[in-house]
Amino acid sequence: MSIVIIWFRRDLRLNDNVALFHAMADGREVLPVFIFDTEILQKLQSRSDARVEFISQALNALNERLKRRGSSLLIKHGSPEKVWQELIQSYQIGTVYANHDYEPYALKRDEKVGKLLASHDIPFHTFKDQVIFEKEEITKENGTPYTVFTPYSHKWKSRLAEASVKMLPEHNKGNWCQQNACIPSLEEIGFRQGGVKFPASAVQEDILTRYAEQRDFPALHGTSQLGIHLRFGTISIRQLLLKAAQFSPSFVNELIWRDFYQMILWHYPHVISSAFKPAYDRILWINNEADFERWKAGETGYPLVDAGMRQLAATGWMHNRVRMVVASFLTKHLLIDWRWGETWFAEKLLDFELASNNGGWQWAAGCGCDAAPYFRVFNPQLQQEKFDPKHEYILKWIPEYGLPGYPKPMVNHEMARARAISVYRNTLNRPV
DNA sequence: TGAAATGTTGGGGCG
DNA sequence: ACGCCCCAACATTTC
Repeated sequence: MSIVIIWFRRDLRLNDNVALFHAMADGREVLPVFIFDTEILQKLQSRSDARVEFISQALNALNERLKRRGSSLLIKHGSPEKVWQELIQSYQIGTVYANHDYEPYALKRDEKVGKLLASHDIPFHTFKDQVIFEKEEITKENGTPYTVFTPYSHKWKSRLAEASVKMLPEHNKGNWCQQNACIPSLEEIGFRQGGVKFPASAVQEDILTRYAEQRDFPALHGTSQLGIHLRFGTISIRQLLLKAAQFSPSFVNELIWRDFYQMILWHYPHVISSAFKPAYDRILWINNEADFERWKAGETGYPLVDAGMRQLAATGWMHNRVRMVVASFLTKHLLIDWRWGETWFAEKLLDFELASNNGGWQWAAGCGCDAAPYFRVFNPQLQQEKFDPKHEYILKWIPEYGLPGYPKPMVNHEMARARAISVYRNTLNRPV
C-alpha cells in the first residue's frame, strides 16, 4: 500500500495549508516531510543564523501538533534531489503534495525534483498557497503584466471581490502516518542557538485597527511584525487577509504590495541582478567601502539612519519607515549601489523575502518599477522630525545621542542631495 | 511611500 | 481710505 507525502517548505503550519488539505483528502496515509536544504544552508554567513533557528522552532511546534495525531515530521538534511532519491528508495510513494514556491532557486529545485518523481511515475501536485493571486491572475486586459502598482491594486481588489477568499477547514478524513521520528537539533545540522526573540504569530486586531495612523512612527508598536511568519508560512496569508479586510484597508494594501513584487520577480527575473529600468545600471556609484561600513554600523551621524541600522543589527528587524530612510541615504546621500544595501538586508533581516526586499531597494534607488523618481531624496533630519519628534526611537537605539561621542554627519545633506540629483540626471541624459 | 524652490494670497503695520 | 511692505500660510512647480 503506497503512502503520500506532504513536503513542507515555506508553509510550516497545519491550518489552512492548501497542499496539506489535498494530501489529507487523498485517502492514503500522509507522511509529513521537511528537508534542511544544504545548498541554501551552506550559503549562510553565520552559524547562528536566526532564520534557521526560527525554522527549527517552527518545526518543533509543528511536530508537537503532529504527535497529538500519533505522527511526527520526517526531517532530512541534504540536497533536495539526493534526499528525494533516498525517499523514493525507502517508501512506496503514491503522490507528493507541495505548495508553489516562486523564487528562481525554488523553481529550479522543484523542476528537478518533479522530473525525478516523474521518472518513477510519482505525480507531484503543487498548489497556490503563499499568495492571494498568482502572476497570471492579475494582468492587464491584453494579458501583459502590470508594472505600476496602483492599476495593479485596482485589478487585484476587483478580483478579490469576485474570488471570495476563504480559509480551508481541517480535513477530518486525515490519515497521518503513525510514526515517531526524531527531530534533529540545531547543532546536528551545524548551527548554534542565537537566543533571538521572535515576534508572535497572532494577528493583533488592535494593531490592524490603528495601522493607518501608527504605522509610520518607529517608536510605536504600530506594524504587524508578521513578515517572518509570512516568510516561513507559520501564518496563512488568507487568514491574515480576512482580518486585514475587516480591520484595515491600508494593511490590505501592504499585502497587495507583497503579491505585486512576487509577480514582478516572476515576470522580470533580471531584477535580481540588475535594475528594472536598464538605464539606471549606468549610474556611476561612488561605492566607498569605508562609507558602507559606517552605514552598516549605524555611525553616519544621522540619528534616524543610525537608529535603524542599529535596530537591524541588534534584532534582525527594522521599522518600515526607517527602511526607506536608510535605503534612500545609502543610495542617494552616499551614492552606493543599491545591491550592496540589498545584500546587507538579506543577511540581517529575519523577515527577508527576496521579492519584497529587491522591490523595496529598487524603489528607493529609483531604478525599479513604479519607483520613486530619482529626484525624490529623503531628508533624514526632516523624516526624524516628522516621525520621531520626541527622539524616543532614536534614544532607544543610540544611547549616546546628543553626547560628544556621537559622530557628526558624515556628509552634508544639501551637498549630497544636489550631488545625487546631478549624478542621476547626468546618467539618464547621457546617450548610451 | 519627498523636499526645496518658487509663486500666490491675504492680513496687519505703517506712513 | 489707500498704497506699500512684510511675512506667514498655503499652493504650485521643480528637482
